[in-house]
Amino acid sequence: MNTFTEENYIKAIYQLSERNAASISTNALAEQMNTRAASVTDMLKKLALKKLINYQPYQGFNLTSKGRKLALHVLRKHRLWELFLVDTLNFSWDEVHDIAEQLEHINSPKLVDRLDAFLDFPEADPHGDPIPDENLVFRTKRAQRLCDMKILQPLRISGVMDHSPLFLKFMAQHQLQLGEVILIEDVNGYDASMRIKTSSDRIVFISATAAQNILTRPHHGSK
Amino acid sequence: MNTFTEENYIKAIYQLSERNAASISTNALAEQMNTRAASVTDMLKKLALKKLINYQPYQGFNLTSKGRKLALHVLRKHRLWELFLVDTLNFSWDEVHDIAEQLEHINSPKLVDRLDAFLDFPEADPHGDPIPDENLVFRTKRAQRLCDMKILQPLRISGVMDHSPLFLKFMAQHQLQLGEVILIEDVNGYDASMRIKTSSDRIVFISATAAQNILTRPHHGSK
DNA sequence: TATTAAATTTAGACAAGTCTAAAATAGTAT
DNA sequence: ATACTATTTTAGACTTGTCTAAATTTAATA
Repeated sequence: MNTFTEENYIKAIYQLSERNAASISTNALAEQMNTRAASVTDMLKKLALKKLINYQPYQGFNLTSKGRKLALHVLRKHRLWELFLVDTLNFSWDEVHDIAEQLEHINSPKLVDRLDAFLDFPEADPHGDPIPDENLVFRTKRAQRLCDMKILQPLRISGVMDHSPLFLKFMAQHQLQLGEVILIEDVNGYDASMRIKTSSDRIVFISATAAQNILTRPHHGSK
Repeated sequence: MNTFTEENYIKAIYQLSERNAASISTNALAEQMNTRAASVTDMLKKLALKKLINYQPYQGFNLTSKGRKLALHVLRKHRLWELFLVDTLNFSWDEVHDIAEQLEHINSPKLVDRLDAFLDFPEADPHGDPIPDENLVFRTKRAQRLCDMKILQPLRISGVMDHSPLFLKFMAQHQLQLGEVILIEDVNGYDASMRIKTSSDRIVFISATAAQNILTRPHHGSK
């Protein structure tokens, strides 16, 4: 069994590797974990002993397949709990992270699977991040920023990057809700603002800044 | 903030005081916590420093009102989670204790209240143990042992004293479920075993030992 | 290539929670 | 009242995860 701290380190290593394809530095991990480089080194030795990472002093480190599995398992729990908090207990997007940070360490395979079933085997959490299935496989890819999508392609709004009340209010004002299907009709050459058409044929103009914070997935649904 | 260990000690002290009106011994607490008396003494000093217990070396100890509040808060969380696991995620009685033992330490007042509301402000957990409300007040009393009840009086099974998987399995095997209405038809003069009739007129024989561990309330319902 | 700067690791220390073994206290029996 | 026994506490040590300060390695620059 692993301690909470070990699980948090493994999760942080996984997330840093995802974000930054290159190898992770001890310092970067220290900053992520809100601790000092010396502490990180101590922990790296411990994780290496447990075969969760490959580690050679001064030569960097990365997750073993065992470590990757653990990271995905913790991620799965975190995102399932986030979805539970939002969907079932009516929390808002910006409140759930810290609570899920605790719940992700609850150790009960059966609980995770029951929660998964209760939520109807969801593919993504409320922020649009994909949830690994019981075999730790992603059945969907991370949503992409609206600003990176092609025009004239049906897209489903699946999350936001910015969770601030201000931005969420902006979304509500423009009636852009989670699950809404939209289409980029045109991108302005001058300021990269966008003309969007909603499924109800409403036209909305969105700044490039806003488009960077809206997460979408290609929509292959009916109509 | 308190560590998981501190919370577990406080909860154990509370439960031992409930069970055994007399003062608790260091040894009893050590056994309950699955540790040694010396470790208990160390922790007692720490808890006393935090004003969670009154403690004089060699003179015994008991909860302060602050400690009692903490115990009730943890108990509230434990029982709400147990009910959630049984009612919402379809766990059985005997599976939930260990999971709730972990979940009870999740720290988020808002989460507890939302869970409480989601479960519709329940007064008792799946074992019939009362759940303190948001002010840490019990709105219902613990039920009484079956062995202390009169014969030929309708009784509702509202809980158990023994939460061991073994006993809960025994209950399931005899189809004695929470909420079931029963009647003591006869008490055997020799070994105090009981002949019970269920609401569906099924007859079940129960040992005195079992009857001591089944909690009931008089039932004044229809029919 | 030699030197310097940055990153990383080691050494030694600390707090939490535990342990064993030994000492102190309380209670009981003679 | 004294000796014995059971209980409880203290003393000293170990582990985990952290820290600071010093040493080491790598990389970069002159």
